[in-house]
Amino acid sequence: MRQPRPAPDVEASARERILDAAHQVFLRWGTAGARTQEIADEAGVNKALVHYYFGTKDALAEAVFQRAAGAFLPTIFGVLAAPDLALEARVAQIAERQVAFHRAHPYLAIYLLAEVHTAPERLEALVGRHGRPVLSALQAQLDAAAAAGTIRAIPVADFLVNLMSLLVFPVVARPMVRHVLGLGEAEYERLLAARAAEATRFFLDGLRP
Amino acid sequence: MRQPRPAPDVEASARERILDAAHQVFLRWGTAGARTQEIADEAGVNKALVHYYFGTKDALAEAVFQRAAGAFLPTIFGVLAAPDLALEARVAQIAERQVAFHRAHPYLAIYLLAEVHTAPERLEALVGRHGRPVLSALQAQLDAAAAAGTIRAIPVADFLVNLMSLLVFPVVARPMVRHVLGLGEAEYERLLAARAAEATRFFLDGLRP
DNA sequence: TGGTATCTTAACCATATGGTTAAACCAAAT
DNA sequence: ATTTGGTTTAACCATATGGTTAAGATACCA
Repeated sequence: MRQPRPAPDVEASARERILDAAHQVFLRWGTAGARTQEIADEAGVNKALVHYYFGTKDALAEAVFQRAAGAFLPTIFGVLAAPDLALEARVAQIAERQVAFHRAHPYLAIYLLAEVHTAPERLEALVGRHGRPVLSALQAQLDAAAAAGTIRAIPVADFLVNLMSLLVFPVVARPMVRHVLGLGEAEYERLLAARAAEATRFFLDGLRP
Repeated sequence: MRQPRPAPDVEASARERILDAAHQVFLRWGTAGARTQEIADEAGVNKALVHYYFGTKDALAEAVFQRAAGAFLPTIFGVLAAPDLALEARVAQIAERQVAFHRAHPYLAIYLLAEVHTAPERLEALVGRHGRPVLSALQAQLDAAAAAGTIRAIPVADFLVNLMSLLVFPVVARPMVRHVLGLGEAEYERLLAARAAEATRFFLDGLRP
């Protein structure tokens, strides 16, 4: 039987457990494909309590989305916002953080992308104004490096798109990559582990003047 | 009113229209989020006829998936299988075809990826054995180029993953890219249009020894 | 003219699903 | 001892959805 008031610190609060469960289930099946009953089960709780805390499935979905986006975006913008970082170090650090993140949360990226695809309005609450200055700062650093002859000239847009492509796509396309290349679980994990280095190298090489 | 037997060649057969409509709707909302009623509406047809031709939603979904995958994969493997193509030309051709494809079918890639994420078993019917020889042939070409000093040595896996990353991610992450970079519809389209060239250049530069 | 394949209308059913409620239970705090 | 907040049980409702059916149009073909 399940204790009504669980000992604090031993077991997460029911609200937290529900949120975690929702996270799991939504990431696995997408918002539309997810069943609230499965979330309740996964949380070791009943639907009534889910309703008690979150009201509707949509509200839960919103909470999970915000939480997921809030965990993901800093992985990039955190590093971009750090001052006094050489370009190479910045790239390497983003790569490492990204790979680590996606290995820890294998389904998060595809969830986010699928979600903003079917419900782009979700994006509006994100990033917003405070992300823009970071972009111009990065562009400045790129221009400086180009002027110094370290790299070729490149617009921030392409820079970021190229970098994120190399880091995110392989995990977003996980089943496709595994199937096409005929990789087993272990082999794929090895490829992923090597990604930070490979992507960094490839990316920086692609920027040589 | 709608004519029961439409003139051939003027209007697609109802079966085709249903398949097209299903394609649209599934790509827009994903299999789980799609409503058969909306498919029927989009096809200018009623649910009964959908059932008449395809039986179940799942069967329709399967048909659409196969069709989508069957349209996408040749964009890559077609070029990979072409004999007597210099490496640079091969890359450039894949890039052009990919960009053209994704501009014509903006939602297809994210649909495919999301779909194989929630239902990886769908993959089993794809590519299969006949794709493997293509990979070894490509690896051979890569080895030869590396030996000739044209490029650095690189495993096919990384080669393909890097290339596809640069080409597919920007369209899969369309809403995210647009939002983060603050691009309007037109600006994003311009970025996409420039992708074939940018990706090809960046990719080949990244392979220099 | 009659037959046939295609397609529509208008129901209808069973089920899953999201949502809601009332009552009771239990442990900790007071 | 009582209160209180967290939680369960066990219903229940309304709706959406996938699926199905029977009867009848409609146009083309033989």
